[in-house]
Amino acid sequence: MALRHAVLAALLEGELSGYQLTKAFDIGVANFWHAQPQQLYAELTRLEKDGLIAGRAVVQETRPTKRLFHVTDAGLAELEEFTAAFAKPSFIRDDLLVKVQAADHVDSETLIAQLSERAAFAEAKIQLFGKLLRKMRGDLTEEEFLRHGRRIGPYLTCLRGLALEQGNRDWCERTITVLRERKHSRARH
Amino acid sequence: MALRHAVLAALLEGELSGYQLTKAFDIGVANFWHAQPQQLYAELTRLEKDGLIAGRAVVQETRPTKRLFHVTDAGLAELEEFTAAFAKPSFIRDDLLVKVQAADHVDSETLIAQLSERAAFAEAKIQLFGKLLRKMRGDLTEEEFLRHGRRIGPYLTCLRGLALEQGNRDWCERTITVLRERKHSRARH
DNA sequence: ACGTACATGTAATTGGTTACATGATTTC
DNA sequence: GAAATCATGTAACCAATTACATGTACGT
Repeated sequence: MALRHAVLAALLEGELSGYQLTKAFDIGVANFWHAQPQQLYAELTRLEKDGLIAGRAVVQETRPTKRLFHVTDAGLAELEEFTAAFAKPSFIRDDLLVKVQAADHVDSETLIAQLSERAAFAEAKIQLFGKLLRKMRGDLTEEEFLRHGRRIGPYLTCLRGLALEQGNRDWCERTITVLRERKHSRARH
Repeated sequence: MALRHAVLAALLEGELSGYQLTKAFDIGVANFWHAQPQQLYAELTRLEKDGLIAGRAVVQETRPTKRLFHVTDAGLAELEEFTAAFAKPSFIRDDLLVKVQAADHVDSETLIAQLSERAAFAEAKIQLFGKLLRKMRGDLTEEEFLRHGRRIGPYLTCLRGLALEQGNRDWCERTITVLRERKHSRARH
């Protein structure tokens, strides 16, 4: 049961359909959890069966009927319990880092191409998170918002996501520089 | 096949037994990939069967006989291929971030306790990575080492691990401060 | 006519975790 | 005498990915 609480936390911000959830897990939420649509639909079914969320059907004119889900009191209690429980150490699984670990044994140019791609992806996420943060805090400064804003949970996790991607970008750029310099100095000898 | 390449990359640094691998995946390597002993032993068996690694038995006097594994040419080719292939976007799954996402709906003190624990854990990892880096570069400065050192792959991934944990620690501390201040300002009204 | 967005799933397979199992040696 | 380290697995279960499936509507 791992995805379970991530879905509950995401639904706290307001009612969402399964489809909307998949979008949320693709961008904002995805900075701390990732899941595919199939998994999300399955999890929603289970959560509803267990009474932790409840759904209501919304008939639309031009679009297919959707079901909007919200967290029940039982769901909130479950989250409270989860928060108090031991947190597994977070883990990362990153293909790119595996590739860099093998840097001394594989082709540099291939590696540089992968690093550039990741740096560009990180930059895009930085822009996106910046926009999301500005939208959440409105006219307030970050300090003001964090002191007096009503819902700061999503803001705080978004801040972590932003810093993470900045770290990714900076490290990718540094690594590219290092690999390039080594290539050139080897070429001279 | 995901763990597969992480194991290959780890074995590039020299022969390791299954047991030694589990240790490596607990500390250094764990900053980009995590796996349990059972999984590693299973993966080693599969890798050997596929000819990507080869093992040799080392009989010891006081300890049980162990098997040391090294990457074969086929294994190197596999890694080269992997490096050129599309890298899945890295993902994080972090209980703590789920908890903070729900910050506006759960008890602050519980959350602060979890954040403190994580900050301490991050600090320990920062110290560990610092030591590992100093050990790898020896007498050289970082710049010198990255320019002329023989094997820089593990150093580069360790740098990413270090920055990641620094980011974790800083974010945890910031978040604790924010939660504390909100609690106090609410108490005054 | 074609691609994208909306909306929701099932089925098969692979990957990962938890629990269990064994047994010697070294360190406190 | 107890705990940690060395050394390696099996079995059962749960989670996640990949592939497949269906149908409407809107924009270009």
